[in-house]
Formats: sequence, C-alpha cells, structure tokens
Amino acid sequence: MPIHKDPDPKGRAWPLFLATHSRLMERIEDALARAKLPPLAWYDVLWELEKAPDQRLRMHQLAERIVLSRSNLTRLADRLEAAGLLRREPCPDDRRGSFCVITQAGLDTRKTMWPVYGEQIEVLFARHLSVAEAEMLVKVMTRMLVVKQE
Amino acid sequence: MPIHKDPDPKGRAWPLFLATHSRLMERIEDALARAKLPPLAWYDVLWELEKAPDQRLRMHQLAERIVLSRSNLTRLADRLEAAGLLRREPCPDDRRGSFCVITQAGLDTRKTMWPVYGEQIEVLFARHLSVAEAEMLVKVMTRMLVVKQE
DNA sequence: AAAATATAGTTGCAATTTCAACTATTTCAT
DNA sequence: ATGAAATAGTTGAAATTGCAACTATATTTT
Repeated sequence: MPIHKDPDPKGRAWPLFLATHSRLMERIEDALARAKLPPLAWYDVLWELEKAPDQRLRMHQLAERIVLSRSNLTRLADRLEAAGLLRREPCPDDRRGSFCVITQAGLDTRKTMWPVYGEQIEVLFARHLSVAEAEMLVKVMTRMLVVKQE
Repeated sequence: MPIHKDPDPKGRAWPLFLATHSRLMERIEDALARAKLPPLAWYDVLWELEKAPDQRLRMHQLAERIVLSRSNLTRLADRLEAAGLLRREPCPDDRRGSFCVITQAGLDTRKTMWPVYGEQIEVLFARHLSVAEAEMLVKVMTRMLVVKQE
C-alpha cells in the first residue's frame, strides 16, 4: 500500500490548527451550556486561582495566565465576583492592586464543571493522541510559546 | 544524556493547545492592526471566496468553512460588503438564499493582507515545525475534526 | 395538493469584548 | 527629594458576538 506524501504539510497545518480550535471550543462551550454550567473562561479563572499559592492571584498575573486583556479580565472578574465565586482583596504591598481570591463556592463550581469539561477534552482531543504524539505536541507548542515579540 | 519523560503529556497538551492558540492569534491580530489591515476573520472570508468555484459561496457554505455561527456571519458579511470587498447576489435556484461574491477590491485586499499574515504564520508557527512534525499535526488534527457530535 | 417540517438567512436584544482614556500608585532618573 | 515615566486596574463608549425569534422559501409527508 503506497504512501502518498502530503506535498505541503506545513501549509496545511495552520488552517487545520485554526479549524480544530474553533470546532473544539464550540463543542466544549456547547457541552457546558447544555449542562447549565458557566462558560469555559470561568473554569480557567477558577482553576488558575485554585492552583495558585494561597488560592489568590493579582489581576495582572491572572490576565497573563489565561491570556486575556486587562480590561477584559476586570469585567470577567466582576462577573465571577457577582456570582460569588471569587472575591477581591486589597493588596497590602501595592495599594494600586488587588488580589482575586477563590471562594468555597468557586471551588465547588470548578469541581462541578470538571467532569463535563474533562469528558470533552477526552472525547474531542486526548482520545485522538498517542502518548508519543502528545509528547511531540507539547514539545512543538512549547517552542511556539517561547517566541519573543518582534 | 538522560531523557526525562513527561509523566502526563496528554494532560499537558490541552492547556498548551489553548494557550498557544490565544497567544498566536493575539500576535497575528496585532501585526495586522499595526499594518492598518483588517482583522483575520476578513482574510478567512476573502480567501474562502477567492478559492471557491466562481469565487462565490452561499452563506451557509461560508459559515461552515470558517466555523462561524450563521448570525455572526450575516453581520461579518455585512461589514465586508459595506467595505466593498464582497457583494451579495440572489441565488437563482433557491430564492431563500444568496451568494457572497468576492469583488476586485476584495481580491486586492486579500493579496495585501497575505504578506503580513503569512510572515506571522512563518515566524510564530511554521518555523517551529519540522516536516515530520507538520505531517503528524495534520494527521492528528484531521482525526479530531472528523469526530461527530454525540 | 395541503399541511407539516426543515432550511436559508436576517434581525432585535442582551451579553461580551475592545480601544482609548482615566485615576491612583509606584519606580526611576535626576 | 522631585518630577517624569511606568504599572495596576477600572471605566465609558463603540464594535462584535450569541441567542432566540422571525420571514421566506423548499422539501417531505400524508
């Protein structure tokens, strides 16, 4: 059985990368919505806070970890705070800034979201990867993330 | 030189995938904006139309190719049309529908955007892939895209 | 051939995102 | 120490997105 080599795998990889991302996100958001759960962005915030030392992060740390503009994060945090999933606390060292601290309700919500989210990751993504492929993906994407602007 | 295997490459791959996508999109949009060019979504639409037979597509075909909700696409097309980059034409076979047809200005704009966009793809993405890695990426992502809902 | 159902695309409205401007500190360079 | 520049975070206003409802036409069922 002859193998037909793709004449330009690099040229095809990028559009596929974009399409895959859109499609997977669409499905994940849909699964969360069907389960009456908050959107993925909320999960990201909650999870970063839960992992963080003292379960708290400054706004800018959070913004950089979840790759979100500052103003965007301010309002995302507003919504999470309004829902009681986090609270803001003044920062003693720097009176300009504040911490976001995850609340018990936030921990609970994150835990409730995980089975739904995790199942989608498995079905849509992980299932299609061998361990070797996953390792290669990690290597490749790590390289891409390291690139400095300009 | 000992190799330290990642204990859980699959678990790391997904968050990295999300982060890589955000970061790369951010950089690309930024590069386009700095060059006073339209956003990436416009490029996608123009390129799909340019490639299409007769340089035209029905709204639903376009929506499915660029992975965008219908209503979202209606308004994206409105903007492109307002900018003179495409025009709508009634569909003779189906009086509910219409075609989007790319205009000469649309072809020109797509061509102007490409060097900027293409350079970012190279610098941020393609440069970090060997041919073998690109081939693997294509294989893996193709699998993921084939998954049927439910 | 009528009624029921499905598909194409648009639109109102509310939610979210973006951009630029703004306040309040903090840090740096004289 | 003082003024200039940088950083933290928020906010108003405009642009974009998403959801649900809606119009119009096509297709299927009886």
